[in-house]
Amino acid sequence: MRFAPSPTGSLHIGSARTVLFNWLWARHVGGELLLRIEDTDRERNQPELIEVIYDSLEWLGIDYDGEVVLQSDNAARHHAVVEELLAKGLAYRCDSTPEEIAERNKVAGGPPGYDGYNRDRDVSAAVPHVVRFRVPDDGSTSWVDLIRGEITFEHSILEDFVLRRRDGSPMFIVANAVDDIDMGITLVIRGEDLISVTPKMLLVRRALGIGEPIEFAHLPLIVGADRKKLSKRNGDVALDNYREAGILPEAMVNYLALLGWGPPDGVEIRPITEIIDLFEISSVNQAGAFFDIKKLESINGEYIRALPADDFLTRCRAELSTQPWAQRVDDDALAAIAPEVQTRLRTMRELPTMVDFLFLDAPDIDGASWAKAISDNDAASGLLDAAIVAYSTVDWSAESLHSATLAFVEAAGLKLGKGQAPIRVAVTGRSVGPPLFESIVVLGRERTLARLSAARATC
RNA sequence: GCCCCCAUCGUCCAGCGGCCUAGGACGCCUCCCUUUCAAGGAGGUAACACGGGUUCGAAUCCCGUUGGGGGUACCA
Repeated sequence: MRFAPSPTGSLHIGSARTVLFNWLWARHVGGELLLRIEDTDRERNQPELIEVIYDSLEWLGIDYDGEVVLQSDNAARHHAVVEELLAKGLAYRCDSTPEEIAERNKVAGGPPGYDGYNRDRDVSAAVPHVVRFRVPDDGSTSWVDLIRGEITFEHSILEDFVLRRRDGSPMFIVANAVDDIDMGITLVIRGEDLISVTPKMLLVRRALGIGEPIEFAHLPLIVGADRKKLSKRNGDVALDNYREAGILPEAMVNYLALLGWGPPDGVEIRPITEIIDLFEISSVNQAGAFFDIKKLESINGEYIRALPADDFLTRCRAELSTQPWAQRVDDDALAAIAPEVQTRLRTMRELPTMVDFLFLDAPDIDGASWAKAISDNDAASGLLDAAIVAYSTVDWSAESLHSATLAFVEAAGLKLGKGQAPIRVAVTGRSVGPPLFESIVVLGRERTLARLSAARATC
């Protein structure tokens, strides 16, 4: 098997799913998965983008076998193959420009596409030309797709496609087909959008006399909200976006495995080793799958909660390291609050706003929360005063703070849920966050009192 | 237009002729727990696109219709 991305930017979610399925199946059957970088489109390719591919695969935890193949290294082979086809009379030169072809079709009232005009005109090699493959007039090409069953294309509807451009560079079909042959690929697992080029590749293989078996499995497409192929127009398609958004690689891989496939026992969240074990290429779905971020985040939350404490802490440090106040992160304080935060995250990106109050001089105030709990709350001043008094002497533990707070809140005729609101906002700046008393314990008496007084002064 | 692919809850996946008054997960709603928010627990909402066959029996097989998608490049 092989994964053959072209380095045109950050790895696409669809590509990530494609490698994953190749990898799962390769590991399941004990096959080999090769990596080939299709870097022949010089205009759009940049060397540093190849690094992005390696980096993404590493992040996902997907490995490959053997040396990486750079398609550009095989240019001579691609050219030789085109010449061979030409020499065998299985391809021919064509000097018609796309405009001329369109014009002829218009005049003749025929269907769009190449009309075979130069098939037997023996165009001179001295003239600017492309090389086209001579598709057989009769018959058809078909294959048994591992996911879809038999698929057949009549030759009569296949036009004589271009093998080599006017500028002399070989087309994708040639490079791709030839490299697959040379690399000994026996199974191609790729997106459904490539179904229509498959008969052409099969035709080229046959023309070259390659009788070796090759199988295909065309994966359903991953679609966006509009039910169309996931593209830049309909959502975040770059794997990197999710990485930056605080999605754990294990969660991403687990979720991706569920797009177009499901384990027979219905257990969705499980170790990758089990997924490899259970994965079956022939049971992959045939219909497009919607990329559901909600479910991705839900799975991500499960993965975060399942993290061992020290592992979670390590990821927290990494997440906070990109904050402007990263220097002020106190490791002990972070470690103390971490257990309270772990069950509250769906993505690691939600972490900073949950713990920033511990590391900033003054809390980052959320205006709406402040207004509701303090400015517009008649009970706020009394509660803050009571808290200042109580917290000045109370034993500094969550339990003591809890009972002390409960006492003055109930004295004010309120429930704890409502009474703690002004205190929470005064101390953390927000109305939601980790449990209040545990947070205060970590913050410390001095800073807590200072923030309560500051808030009281505004009432 | 032509070619190819597809069609079960809003979404993802089960279902492979009787076990289906269609199951699980995410989402959504209700309740419980509760120190906000989560987490956790208990419920609920919600689908076999349609029409013909085949069969004793169809979500499952066949045909058609409709709908969706992909492709139709001297892109990959």
